[in-house]
Amino acid sequence: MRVTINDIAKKAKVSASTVSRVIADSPRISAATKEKVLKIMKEMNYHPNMIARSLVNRSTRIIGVVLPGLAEQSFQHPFFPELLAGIGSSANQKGYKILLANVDTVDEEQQMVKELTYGGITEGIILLTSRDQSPTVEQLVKIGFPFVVIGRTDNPCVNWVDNDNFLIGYQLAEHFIQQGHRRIAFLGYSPGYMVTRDRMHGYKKALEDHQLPFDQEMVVESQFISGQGYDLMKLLLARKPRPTAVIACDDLLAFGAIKAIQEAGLQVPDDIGVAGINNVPLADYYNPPLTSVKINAFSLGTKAFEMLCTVLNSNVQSYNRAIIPAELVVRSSSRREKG
Amino acid sequence: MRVTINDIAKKAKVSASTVSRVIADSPRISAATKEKVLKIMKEMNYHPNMIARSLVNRSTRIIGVVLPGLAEQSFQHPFFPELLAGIGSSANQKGYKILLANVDTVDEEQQMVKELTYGGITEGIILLTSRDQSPTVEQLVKIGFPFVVIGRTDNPCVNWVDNDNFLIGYQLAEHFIQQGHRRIAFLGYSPGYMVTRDRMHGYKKALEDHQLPFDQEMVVESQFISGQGYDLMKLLLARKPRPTAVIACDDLLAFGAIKAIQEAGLQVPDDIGVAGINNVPLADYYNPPLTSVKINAFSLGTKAFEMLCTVLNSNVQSYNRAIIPAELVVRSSSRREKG
DNA sequence: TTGTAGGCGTTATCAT
DNA sequence: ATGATAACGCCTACAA
Repeated sequence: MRVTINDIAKKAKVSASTVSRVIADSPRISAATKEKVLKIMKEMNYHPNMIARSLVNRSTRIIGVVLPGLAEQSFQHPFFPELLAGIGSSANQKGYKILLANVDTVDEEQQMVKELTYGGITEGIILLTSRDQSPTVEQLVKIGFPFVVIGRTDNPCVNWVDNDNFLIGYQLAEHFIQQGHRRIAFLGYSPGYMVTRDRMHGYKKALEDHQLPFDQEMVVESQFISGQGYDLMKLLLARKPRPTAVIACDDLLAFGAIKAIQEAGLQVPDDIGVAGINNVPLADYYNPPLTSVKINAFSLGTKAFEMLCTVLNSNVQSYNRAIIPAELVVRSSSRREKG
Repeated sequence: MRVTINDIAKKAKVSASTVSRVIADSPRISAATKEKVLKIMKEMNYHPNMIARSLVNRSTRIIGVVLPGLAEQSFQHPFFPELLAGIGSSANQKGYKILLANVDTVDEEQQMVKELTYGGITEGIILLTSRDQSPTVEQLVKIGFPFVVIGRTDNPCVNWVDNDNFLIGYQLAEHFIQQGHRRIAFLGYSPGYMVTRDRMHGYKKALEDHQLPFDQEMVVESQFISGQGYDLMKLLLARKPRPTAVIACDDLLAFGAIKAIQEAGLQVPDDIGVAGINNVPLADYYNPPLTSVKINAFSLGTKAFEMLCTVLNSNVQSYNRAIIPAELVVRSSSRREKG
């Protein structure tokens, strides 16, 4: 049986409340007894029971992190661990623990969130999502549970942190335009996902701003899967005229695309320039090195946690947004020797 | 204020214990009251408080998962999320939740484990580690806290699940030997880590079994970082005679190595064959596609959780091991047209 | 079948 | 400065 506060009290010949005060390092206690109690606590290897403490304090110092699973997106993406590290690191600092829930389906997600919100073990939730319609978000909003979204949704009544995906798309397109490209494809548009749509819109706007025609044929849909980049690039190569540059919504897609291009006997970037997004570690070592956009997943996580803290400690209702700056990293895959 | 069991009891004009019995679906209760209470619970949107329940039950149904952070290894590795998904999936099924702790240093790890074990909020721990000496493991063993290690350590008194890394190294070496290679390098040996050492020993044994000389010059140390693969391969290329095949301890290293080889004007696999380990998604789409070893991280996670469950539900002390089979995936990077 | 009482381990309030 | 007492929300003998 675990040693409790009462065991300590008995041994020290004081009351439980005194021991409690020692634990809380209350000033309303004599140095002598404090020392005595501390000594006994050490002797008996006493540690407070967090559960009991939580019960009376109504505070668990635990937040839930809900991630879409392997099924939903490529959970294998390096993006996720970095995010988790960011959340964890700042949570650690503030003495919070993280309850991780990877869910595979929307149903599972809703069920999980129900448990997390009603169970009383979780004080707030960080939800990773980028879908337009998220029943989970609606539910959270409805019951007024503290949460912040990493990514974005339709619902305006949420706190979220995200990159400026519109800008990311815009900058990539502009990057290619400035190199003289006039026919730029967009690979990985995924209707139903804000991320990809925002990026696509940014790309489109850049074309407009530079008086370039927007061609629906140059936009192809897919998920964040490398294999799809390969297959879909083949489709793009069949278009006439074919694109001279490709923006892929993810580096893995870009890698696949490059492979397809090279297999077709074409050169990157000379025949077709390629850029990805997310700046995975390998981007730098691919052949050719891949132009990409660093999204700073760690910061996204950190900021999300901070925002959640703000929500938890404030009683005024407000909707907060934070944009984590992304950074274009130009490498050989998009650099023409001479326009 | 949250609605409690007493609120329900009052509304239903029964005692709290009756409500409790309804929650527990006890047979010792009349169908009539049961229905009545259930209805009121729904009306008032009642959900049991897990914290209170945990306090009396002495069971939180929460397990801790401790991961080395960004600093320690490449936490960006796709390996980790898959592992987490495996743990989470099986934990979900059994109604367990996961407390995730990513720690950056050994000190942090010890501190975290102390909190998890003494705080009473966590019933068991899954620890990811592969170091020879882990003070954390020693601590866990000493206090007899239920835990299982994914990976391996010196300490024999632990439950662990892992791949057979010796075999992995052996098979890769043998694969190259069978293709006629006689000078095979091993890239990514990392003293202090069981994983890499076991793999290296397997590789060495394969050489012996086939009467090939073991040359210390052919073994180079490093971490799981792509950049190192590039740099270290350059070193290997300078050796005389240079290797005709390279086993890299990780796919990222292998990618870096391939880049270095190609930059040197040599061909993979014709001049130098390359193989990695871990079978990251990109392996299939690299140029050339990379021979690798599928380690089944998901299964590692699943099995680890199952083992922890066994430990939790058994009072006989025992040390359990589980080997998750790995699978050699041969692709072009190691396949010679004709030996 | 249902209710009463006591306890899980801690903190907070009020005395002393 | 310290102690007694009552919560926190739930479960479980034991009684009725």
